[in-house]
Amino acid sequence: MLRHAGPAPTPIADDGDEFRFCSTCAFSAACLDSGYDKSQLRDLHVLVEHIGPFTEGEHIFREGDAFNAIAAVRSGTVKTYVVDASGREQVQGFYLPGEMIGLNAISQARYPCNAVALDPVVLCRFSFPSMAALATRMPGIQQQLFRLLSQDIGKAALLAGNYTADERMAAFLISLSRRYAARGFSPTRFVLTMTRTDIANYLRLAAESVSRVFRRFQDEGLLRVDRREIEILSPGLEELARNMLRD
Amino acid sequence: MLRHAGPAPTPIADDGDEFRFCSTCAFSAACLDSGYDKSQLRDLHVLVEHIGPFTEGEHIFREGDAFNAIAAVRSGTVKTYVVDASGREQVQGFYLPGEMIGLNAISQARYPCNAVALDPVVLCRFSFPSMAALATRMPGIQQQLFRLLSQDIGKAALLAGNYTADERMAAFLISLSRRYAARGFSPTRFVLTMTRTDIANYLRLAAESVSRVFRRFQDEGLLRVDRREIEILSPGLEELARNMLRD
DNA sequence: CGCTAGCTTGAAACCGGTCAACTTTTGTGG
DNA sequence: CCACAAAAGTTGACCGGTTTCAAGCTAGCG
Repeated sequence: MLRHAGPAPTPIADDGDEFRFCSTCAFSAACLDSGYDKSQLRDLHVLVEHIGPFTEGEHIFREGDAFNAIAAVRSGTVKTYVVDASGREQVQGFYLPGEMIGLNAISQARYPCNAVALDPVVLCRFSFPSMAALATRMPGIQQQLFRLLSQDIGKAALLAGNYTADERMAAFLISLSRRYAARGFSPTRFVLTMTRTDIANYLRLAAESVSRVFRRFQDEGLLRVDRREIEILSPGLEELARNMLRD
Repeated sequence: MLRHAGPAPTPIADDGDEFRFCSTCAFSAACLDSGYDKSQLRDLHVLVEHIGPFTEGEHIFREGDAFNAIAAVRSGTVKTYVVDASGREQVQGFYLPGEMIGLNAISQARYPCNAVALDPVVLCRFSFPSMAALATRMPGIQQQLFRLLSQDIGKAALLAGNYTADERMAAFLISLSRRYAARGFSPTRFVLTMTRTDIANYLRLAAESVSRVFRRFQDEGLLRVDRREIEILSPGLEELARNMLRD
């Protein structure tokens, strides 16, 4: 249930005249753009809580925990997963800074999966009941929530599709590239924060297959892989990913 | 964009004292249960529109159409799908009476997939902008929308998992069984409204594999299959499905 | 160091896909 | 209502992409 971890929540800066939201908070833009007055911004502000850092391997919530909050990743990477009846881990997603976790918990009021930090993670926690209440007064927030939820349906559906190992791997890398780029990082060079096994469980492959696909991509000049470091070398990779990402 | 089809929309009965919602409309319960006054119910009422019937094979919306409404299936079955770059159909879901289509279109304001009737289909259409506006005044509706959206994330994630052909088929049948049961139909006997090919494209199998799995299930005494008619014979099927559905 | 988790590589097995032929059902027009 | 055509479904033989199993490698860390 979005346990507190590490130091006590950092108080959010409030210099009296200006509200400052963390730059990675997905709601910031929506709120600041919508021309709300200061008291409404304050309402939003007070229900945001910065929590963490969580250390690598530390769980943010576990399957079955009571749902009370969604959270935006502020820094680090979060992996969500379930463990199926035969003990195999199914990775449901990786969440980078700016992305929202916990949205799939609303319907059951329990988190339906586990969330774990892959590296030091700081979150913006939003009490969901408060957020929902506020959303009735600030339509922009409601809209933004609807959008985020709807988006996640689409993301999950992508992964459900029927694609080859190469296509899924390409789509995975291109997706990371775009998401990093959107945050101002290089779209061609980045570091994987997850293990090969994590990637495999996400892409429905064996870890060995992940290894082999990396090697093949490298041999074909699409990619440079050095341990966890990735460099995308050729637009051929986007071409491969296109089938899945549809553009 | 949720085209009108067939006869003009049936006017919704309004006998002056009592508002009657279609029994399959997913919002009915939420609204009627929440103790709103009559004028609010009227507000909800006027933005619901019964459309159809759509005939078998007729499209309800197409990928790229401007999004303006979500809809609850009132009768019939709707299939949603996309066509990937290599021309193969990827079935994203089957929607039975009481289930909601179009939720994944909110984020982009365009339908990201096609929706087609598999048999005669009647829908309850909800103008989404109106619904969202109303949701700010009726928190129960907002809640219900959040729940529906969140639920769909989970459903999509299920299908993305790594399971065998047998597990996916079993989960598919058990899911249908439960959904029919929830609507008051027999959980053990029902008729498939989709072709083997549709099932295959949904479960990421070849149509031939669907045939073979049906035969094997039948030989193992789990199932009776006659053409499109299904009879679930053994709890062994649920057992198989458990891995995926997490019961 | 030397242990361990993560990763790579090769060989063999297998699940499900593809191809091809055929049967059954459905739909249509004479 | 029958005849025929087209669509849907089934079955068998073969193929191939991935997995599995086994062995060894590498880097990080006590």
